[in-house]
Amino acid sequence: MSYDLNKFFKAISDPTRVKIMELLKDKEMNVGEICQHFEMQQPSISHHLSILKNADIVKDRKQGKEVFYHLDSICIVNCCSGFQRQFVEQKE
Amino acid sequence: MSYDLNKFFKAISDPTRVKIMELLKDKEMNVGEICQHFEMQQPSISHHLSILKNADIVKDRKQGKEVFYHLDSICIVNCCSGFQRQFVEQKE
DNA sequence: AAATTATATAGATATATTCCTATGTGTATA
DNA sequence: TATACACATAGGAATATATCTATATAATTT
Repeated sequence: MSYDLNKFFKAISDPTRVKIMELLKDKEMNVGEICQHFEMQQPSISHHLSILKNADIVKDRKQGKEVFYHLDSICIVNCCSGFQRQFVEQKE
Repeated sequence: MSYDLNKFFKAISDPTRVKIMELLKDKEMNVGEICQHFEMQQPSISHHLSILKNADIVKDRKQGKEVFYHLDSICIVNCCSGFQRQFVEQKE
């Protein structure tokens, strides 16, 4: 699978979305739980989640009425190290 | 020295600026030379260069009338690998 | 000193982004 | 089946961003 780097970096260049990523670092959370960590309204959080999902940074899983989100660390590693390699020589 | 990750990722989430970075990958270039690789007007390129400079991604060097820009690969490595480490466990 | 050259800054406009409120959709429950 | 709940989508307003043209600045040349 191949990632859209521009989409990835646009996604992570917003503090709210980075904070969501931090929340999802160790455990999955549903939208309501995520919302509790912000002042923002739920639709705004849903919007940020859709941007993260569209950039392949998070995946979701439906369970009844709820939607659980979790980080896809493979995407993060792939995009960050890929971009880095694009500009910097590797030391062997 | 400490980098502003949000500023860094905002800077690299624009295709024009990434293309400028690619041009500066192996050699320094002055503004006029950089402009030749784009359809865009010179002030727009200057604007992009100032964003890259402000994010510490490029450094500049004045020589007479000209300003030469070059990549700061330390910044790139530091920000990319720093962000990655923030979210992904290292394998030892 | 005046003209030229290289780059930066200022101001305007079009588009993109972020947030809100209102409403739609799908699932569970009474 | 009607209602409630969890989340997503739509539409609008405020702000940010990218681009342009015009002009300022600073160094060089005539």
